[in-house]
Amino acid sequence: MPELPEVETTCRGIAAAITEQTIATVDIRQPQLRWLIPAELAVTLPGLTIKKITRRGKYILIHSNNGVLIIHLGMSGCLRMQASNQSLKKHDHFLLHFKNKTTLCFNDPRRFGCVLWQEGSAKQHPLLAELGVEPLEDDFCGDYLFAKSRRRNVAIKQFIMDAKIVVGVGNIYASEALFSAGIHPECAAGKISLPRYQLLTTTIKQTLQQAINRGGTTLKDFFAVDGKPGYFSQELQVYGRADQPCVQCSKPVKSIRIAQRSTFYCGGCQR
DNA sequence: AGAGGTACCTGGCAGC
DNA sequence: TGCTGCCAGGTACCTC
Repeated sequence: MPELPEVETTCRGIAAAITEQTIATVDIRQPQLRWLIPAELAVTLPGLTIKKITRRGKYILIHSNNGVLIIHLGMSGCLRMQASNQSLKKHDHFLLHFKNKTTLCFNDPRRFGCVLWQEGSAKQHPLLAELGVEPLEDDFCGDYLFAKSRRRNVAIKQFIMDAKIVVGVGNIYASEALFSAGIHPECAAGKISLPRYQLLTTTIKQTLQQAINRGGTTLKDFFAVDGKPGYFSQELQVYGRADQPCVQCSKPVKSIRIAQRSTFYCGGCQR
């Protein structure tokens, strides 16, 4: 499910629900996620108050008055709020019960996500230390991508999905943004001109922003904190549309694999 | 340093 | 109906 717009949608949802709420108890039901959920969270978190929610790439940062809870949704995770007495669902692995009788549930069937704790500032955590720029901020621009890509032979699609370069561009939006920019996904990153990178950074920002405005993409299983699906999937131009006519030129959309990930593009519109 | 592949895990679906 | 194999939104980490 989650690419950056889905994570952003989730952050906004939980921020409204848990900011200034105080944790009563913690329930770790399945600690074995991508990394083990630290057992001591059940002892250290109760009594802490949530101060704000931020996002770094696809990491959700829940700031308390004594440290940061770092949550990644992996491939299939989601967060939802419910009343503390409401029944749980399959794959509810981690629960934060608040004093106001609400509960934040972390559900993740594939368990590729994680729940970690960092005392002090999140920046100190090794997982966040080496991340690239945020795609929606001004330092992500054509000049930046152009400079970073010189002498790089990787396919442009793989390059823009590299979190050390820019965070938050996932498999769906990489295909979509490259289509909008008219760039072939297998094009070597080092061979792309500055003007094309200027266009590409623009289409990446637009694609992500548009999806955020729609509440994320629902493919199979993305639901926001309130249980509502996202609506962006109806607007995907190439992703998941193999063999269907291109929305611009009517040639059939092609499907290939780049770095073991399915990739969609139009051979007519993308060079 | 860069490129490529593997691993983690469950569930849904197509095909037989 | 039930089995098998394949595919899936992410990303750290390993080897060459």
